[in-house]
Amino acid sequence: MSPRTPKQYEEIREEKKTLIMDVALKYFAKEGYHNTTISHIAKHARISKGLMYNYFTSKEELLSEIINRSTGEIATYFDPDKDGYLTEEEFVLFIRKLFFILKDKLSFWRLFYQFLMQKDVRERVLNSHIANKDSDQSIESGGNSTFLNSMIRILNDYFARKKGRMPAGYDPVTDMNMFLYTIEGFGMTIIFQDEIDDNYYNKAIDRIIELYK
Amino acid sequence: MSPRTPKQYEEIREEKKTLIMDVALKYFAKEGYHNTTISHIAKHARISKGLMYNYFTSKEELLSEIINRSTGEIATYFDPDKDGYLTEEEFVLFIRKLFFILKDKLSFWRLFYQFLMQKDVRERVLNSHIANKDSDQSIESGGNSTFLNSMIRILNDYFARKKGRMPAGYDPVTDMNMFLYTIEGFGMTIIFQDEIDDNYYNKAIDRIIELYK
Amino acid sequence: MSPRTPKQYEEIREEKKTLIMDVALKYFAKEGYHNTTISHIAKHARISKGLMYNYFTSKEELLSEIINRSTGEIATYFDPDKDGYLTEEEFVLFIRKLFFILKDKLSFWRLFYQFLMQKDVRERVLNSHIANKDSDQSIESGGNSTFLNSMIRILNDYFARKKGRMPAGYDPVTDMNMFLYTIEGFGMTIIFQDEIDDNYYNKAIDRIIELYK
Amino acid sequence: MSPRTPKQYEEIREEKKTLIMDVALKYFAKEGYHNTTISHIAKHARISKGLMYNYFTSKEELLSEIINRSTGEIATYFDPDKDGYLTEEEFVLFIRKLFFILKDKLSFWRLFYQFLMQKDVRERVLNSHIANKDSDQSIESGGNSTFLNSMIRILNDYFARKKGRMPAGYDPVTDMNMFLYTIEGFGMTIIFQDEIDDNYYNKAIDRIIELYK
DNA sequence: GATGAATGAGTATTCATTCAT
DNA sequence: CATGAATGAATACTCATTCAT
Repeated sequence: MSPRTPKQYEEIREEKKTLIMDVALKYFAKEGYHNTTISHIAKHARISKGLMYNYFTSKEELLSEIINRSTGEIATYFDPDKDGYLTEEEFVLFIRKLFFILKDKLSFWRLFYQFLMQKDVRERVLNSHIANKDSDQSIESGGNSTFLNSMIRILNDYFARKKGRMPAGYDPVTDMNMFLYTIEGFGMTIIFQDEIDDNYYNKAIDRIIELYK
Repeated sequence: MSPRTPKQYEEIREEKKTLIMDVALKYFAKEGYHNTTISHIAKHARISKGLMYNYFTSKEELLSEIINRSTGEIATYFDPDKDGYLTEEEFVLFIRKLFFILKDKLSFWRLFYQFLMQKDVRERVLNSHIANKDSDQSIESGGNSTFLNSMIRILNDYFARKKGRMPAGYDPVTDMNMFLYTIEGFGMTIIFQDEIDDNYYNKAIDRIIELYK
Repeated sequence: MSPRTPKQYEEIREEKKTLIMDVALKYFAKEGYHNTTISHIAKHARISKGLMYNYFTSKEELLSEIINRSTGEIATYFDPDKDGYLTEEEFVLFIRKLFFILKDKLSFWRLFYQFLMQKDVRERVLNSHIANKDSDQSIESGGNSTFLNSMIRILNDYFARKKGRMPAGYDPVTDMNMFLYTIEGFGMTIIFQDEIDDNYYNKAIDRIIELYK
Repeated sequence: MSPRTPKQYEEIREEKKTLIMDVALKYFAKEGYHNTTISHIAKHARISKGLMYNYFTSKEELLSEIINRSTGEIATYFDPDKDGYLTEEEFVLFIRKLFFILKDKLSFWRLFYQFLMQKDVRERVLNSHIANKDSDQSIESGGNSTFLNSMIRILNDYFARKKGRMPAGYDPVTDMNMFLYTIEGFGMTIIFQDEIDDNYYNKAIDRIIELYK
């Protein structure tokens, strides 16, 4: 009889928001953003259309929050507020983690690729999470250091150091690019698949590590 | 002044169709399929909306024909109805051609990626051009041999033969996969770019050739 | 600490109601009735939406009560349940009071004008406060005597009596109409203003008195 | 069989636009802007909702164009690009014209009063038609001379000149204000009426002329 | 009494598609 | 062949109102 406490309300809100975002992401990824109506989302989240707008001001904000949440989670996975120094062991871990995230966030990646070619969306996504809180480095690197940028920087360092144990004529930049292309292509292949065969992809990962560590 | 022959009419028709498809592809790629209205296409093709429907029965058919045309052109580039045997020299040519097509068909690829994650679209695209008209082989390979399938088969053969000149333990399947990932990732990187630096990408191609020929 | 008496509850209730109506009137006048949401009112009155409905059964009733309150207050100002006889001195007072009320009830008048042209609202407002409780007179005047009607009657009497001290050919009805037009136009001008210059408007009032007393 | 000429299309457009605006104005005035739905307008104009948007980009633009049209027509009535000098005879004509316009544009005025209290709308309306094309005067008067401003200026001149034939102590500014209040109040009274009795209002006009010419 | 989550009917707006001319 | 006015189904979004707690 007594009214709910603010905390209880907060919990309800958080749960409902999560529910809506989960359902929306699922259908955005499967059917496409434009083909997924608010009605459809509401129905499958078992709420009314109106409630959607109690939590998100528009369909676009819903998309935006989904993307923010996912990129945030991904950034957290790598938790890059450490030293930014990658040992060989960590490099291996990094790659395995990368593919774990690919599998774990399949829907997000599929959603992401829908908009990949639209510059504004791309920029919004790529700049949404600043990975390195060290402000000095941020300034050094141009001021708008992003999650991706920080990853690139760490890899850059890694391949530069790799030069020491490679034969003369080794070009770290080109090597890194080949590495990036490979994981990108591999990533796409996974996302693109309807069903993922773990054995198959572990074999590929081993080879990538072998080639680029 | 004299009345046009049926053939001339046909030519005019073909030209108009091409014009519409060109304009549509441009905007589909730039703004997204759903964000591009028929009105917009008609206006920029300097025709009326009604006429559009004289050439294409629906927006979706327009999309479909654009995709068919592009995949057809791409298939033609490789014209795989020859022997299906790839020499080292041809392999190099193949890669260079691949990247030429990437650049040449940027809009198409961007359009392609918008729908890549939607299974039905994906299948429609991937199966749209049967590359190898040899029905025996089609049957052998499962019945719905496609352009892509035929490319894969040719590459498969290539990497299988490569085994001969490689050290023991060489795994042609994994090597081919690495190759495919690399060009896929590289392709994406190019498509993704707003401006393409030829020098930069030629260097990458050289390295890919070096790695996988 | 001790439990509140029913009377205290009633007072609290009355205060809350007044608060809500004040806030609502403010925004109805400023933003327009339709542009002011219940949520907005509730937020600015620092109560919940639900509580609003504890005091008012609907948004329209809220409007209605605001209008009733204001017209009631205005009627009270003139308290016409006395003799209905206007001396010259009282006429002057009447006009000054009129303009005091204009200034004092700016928000109400602005709200009033939003609906002025809608017949049903107009009638509801104009008939909302019966000024003269003398039922005999009510019957005499046609049965639905209102605040405005009673004012008109009093003025009518005044101008009729004025005929005595005016030259031949004086038409009291036309004179009263001119008077009413003038104060109506002046009223509108004031309401319409964002900031009211007292000096300016006092000069105008003096002239109106001079012209019509 | 042959397609319509551009001119024919233009005519159709113009007619339909006018039709829609007429119907919309009627209901905006009668029921209120917010209470009048696009569906309602479309139904009574016997067109589809969609067509509305072929002519007007939004409900608000429809409102805007209606107001522009009406203020334009009103400005035309007074055609103030003449000398701006008002003789006594012209003053009489001016007033009679004013009331003709009141009657002729009843719906517009009712619409106008709905929004009168909203500053932004007010300014949009009042500044929408520049009456005096003499750029010198425009600059003199502050640069954004409007229809209303130009009317005020002309009246100002008139009352200033009137001083010559009035007794000492005559205050032209106050006199003009009284005049303006009177016509404003009279205007409102007319607009406010459901049915207008010509005799009644002609008598009032005669008196206004008598008082202020 | 008090809260704000939840509802759903209603509304503006969009856009592929049709069709009279 | 060509035009663009016209349609209407679909869709995002709003907001007064209800109700469990």
